[in-house]
Amino acid sequence: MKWSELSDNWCPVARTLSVLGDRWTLLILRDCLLGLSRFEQFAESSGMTRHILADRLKRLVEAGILVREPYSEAPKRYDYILTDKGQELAPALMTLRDWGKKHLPVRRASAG
Amino acid sequence: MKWSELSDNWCPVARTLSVLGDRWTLLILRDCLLGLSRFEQFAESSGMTRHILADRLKRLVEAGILVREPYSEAPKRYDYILTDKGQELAPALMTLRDWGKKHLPVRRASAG
DNA sequence: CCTCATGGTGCTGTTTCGGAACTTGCCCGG
DNA sequence: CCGGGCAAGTTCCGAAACAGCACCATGAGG
Repeated sequence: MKWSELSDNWCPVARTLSVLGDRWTLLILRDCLLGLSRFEQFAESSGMTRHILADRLKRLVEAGILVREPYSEAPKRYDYILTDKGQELAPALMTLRDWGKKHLPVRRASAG
Repeated sequence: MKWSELSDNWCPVARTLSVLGDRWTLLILRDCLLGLSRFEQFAESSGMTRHILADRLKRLVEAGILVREPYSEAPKRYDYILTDKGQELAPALMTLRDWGKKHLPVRRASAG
């Protein structure tokens, strides 16, 4: 089964994953919730390639989770802002964060 | 940045995604929470290829989210059972489910 | 021996991803 | 006008992941 086919799945979890079920999309949303809004900010914060970032931002806008708001006319620059729909993913992110804090402690070679 | 490098990230969300941040892993966990426990059940329910399923099950066992419990000695068959750590992902799945139910209605050509 | 059921591997071609360089549009300094 | 720099993508190439299908392994039943 293709990933995109999940969007018609009977299961709401599967449909949700069809939108944000890849490594990077939720990281972008995390950054949005932390107040970031620009391409370079996302790129630096998440460490993902610009290629993927551009694609994911486009998908998130198409999905109605982000909107592009121009902050510069001349060179056409945009902020990526969460919609209400996107804001409502905050509880999901927090749940994942809490699970990670509890069950996935940072394992660093120099720590411990 | 590689996906696997996320496991050392300072952000608990990123670390969580390093474990279950792909299209299929959360679907397997959904099925586990629905009571499924066997290879063929997962394969049929999620529609993923057996190849990927085998890989994801292995990773989930290594991550301590599932355990393999033999239910047949002779042909060596296993149930895949959620650990406590895995059970605690239930709230996360429910949060994603609720968001999907609210924001991603089933769009079917024949429904309406 | 054959067949069936379960659970997993190998092979092969297609997508997607990762990394870095390139392009576009504008501002600034000279 | 020309070069340099910033922001936001876009293009190119090789590597990794994925989908589809057939195949292998094990044991039960006949």
